[in-house]
Amino acid sequence: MSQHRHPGAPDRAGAVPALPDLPEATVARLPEYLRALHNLADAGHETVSSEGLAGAAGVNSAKLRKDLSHLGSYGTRGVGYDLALLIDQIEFVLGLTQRRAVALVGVGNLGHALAGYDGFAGRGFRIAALFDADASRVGEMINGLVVRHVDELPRVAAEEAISIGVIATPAPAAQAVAEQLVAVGVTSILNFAPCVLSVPDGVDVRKVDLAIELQILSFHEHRKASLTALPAAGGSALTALPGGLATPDTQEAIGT
Amino acid sequence: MSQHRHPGAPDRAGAVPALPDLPEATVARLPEYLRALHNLADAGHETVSSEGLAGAAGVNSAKLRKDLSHLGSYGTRGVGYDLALLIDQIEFVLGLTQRRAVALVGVGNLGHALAGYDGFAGRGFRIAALFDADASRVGEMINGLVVRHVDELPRVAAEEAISIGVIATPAPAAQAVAEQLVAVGVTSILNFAPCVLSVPDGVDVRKVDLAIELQILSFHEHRKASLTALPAAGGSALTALPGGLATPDTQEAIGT
DNA sequence: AGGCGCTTGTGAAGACGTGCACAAATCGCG
DNA sequence: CGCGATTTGTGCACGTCTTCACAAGCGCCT
Repeated sequence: MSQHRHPGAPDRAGAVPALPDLPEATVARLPEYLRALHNLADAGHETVSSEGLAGAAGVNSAKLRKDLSHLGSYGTRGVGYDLALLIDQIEFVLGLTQRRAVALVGVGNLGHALAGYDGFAGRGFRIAALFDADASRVGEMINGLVVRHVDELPRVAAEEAISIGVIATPAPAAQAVAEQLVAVGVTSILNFAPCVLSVPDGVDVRKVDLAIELQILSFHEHRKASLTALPAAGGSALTALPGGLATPDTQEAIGT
Repeated sequence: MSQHRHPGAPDRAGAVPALPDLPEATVARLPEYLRALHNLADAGHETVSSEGLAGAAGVNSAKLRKDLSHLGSYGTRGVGYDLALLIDQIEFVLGLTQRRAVALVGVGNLGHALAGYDGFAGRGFRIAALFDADASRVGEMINGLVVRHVDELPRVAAEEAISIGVIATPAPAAQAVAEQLVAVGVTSILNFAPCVLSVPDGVDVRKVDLAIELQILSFHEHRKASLTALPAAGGSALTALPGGLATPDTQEAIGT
């Protein structure tokens, strides 16, 4: 991996192979902080307070401070956090000091869009190879990359040092693809297929299912509707929204 | 086939049985259970045990039972859960007894793929309208739907009884679109733009950010790499492939 | 130099989610 | 008709996450 020293960073670059195992909830928020930090830096700021950054990232400021404290980050009391330093810190912890190579399997409807999405480059990733099992799609060019047959995965994976696999196939094909990815040494998989993947220990799988997201929203819609539709018939006055029960706090709504 | 009673299944048209406010974590899992149930039903099963369903959904069986108990579901001890009944129950709780109309704003790279994805229909949703701010895209037909200009949102939203809004615009446009959606009465938003949305209380926002998912995986990659570089004794993680497939423990097989 | 206002970092408490282990309930069978 | 096998539903203990509240630290102003 890269040996980049962080310019203004305190000398912790010398002996830090052992990353502190951050709470999973914290890890999930770090990317959001990172994006907010980049926005602020682009806007010309040099420092941020926890309050300001929390606002930009849509979280509580106490939570943000605790998250940052977990990775031993230095802010200055009375002043705030140094943007450049904090960006370096988070990018290092997230392993973004190297640009990771991503293999995308399944160039159908969604896969096509992912392959064409150019937002990955600025966030630390490079789509290095495209695969599909459908021979009629092999050879097609998308965004400067040629679609290869999935059988070529072993060879290409070795050449490109694939770090992360993305599965965008139909559900029935996903498990087999996952096994092929694992077989060539991939230990992190992002799965867009609506199914559960079985993988060996040590392999991380994250799942994104669009229909599930909609169904969760549907639940809240249903619940909101059933609340407002409650008639006062029975005489029991349950109807009053108790204490601004309004936001079930799915993702942070607006500033608390 | 069998004449099992369906207690409570049919007669819920008028009397809303006071939706219990389920734990958010449970709500997030119900759609996964639902999908697993449909798979099992298609495979010809009539009943499932909590163990079987948990396996198909990739969760712990105790967790599954507790989740189902929260929505007052009836299983039969010694037998299991009746598939048809449980499907009805979950679909009702999730508000899927009506097909919800979804408005998609932003027909770019990703939006195009979402509009063309036909997996929504089978999961309780209908993409009812497409919008874009770019005049050059207005009028285009996608999957039988015409792309309208976003200014038409008020009129179309009223006609189609839009229930959920999906934002697939570039980040700078997302906040404005969210406000337009809220203005026409949408209270549930699925946001694919990489930014934080500010919305009034009572509006639910869920966010899907592909780069964030990759960055979370990158962290784990980074951590795994730094671990293998250590003389740590706990080598059980990567080395062994114990008889093929291991535990399909939800998502992260590692951080447990 | 000293004091004052501002901000971080963190201990402690509470809320929430998870998993174990077992009693209660049901079916099938002899 | 009762018994054992099986499976649900749940009380309880434990770990994780969140939030509050405040002492410690820092810079600025007088």
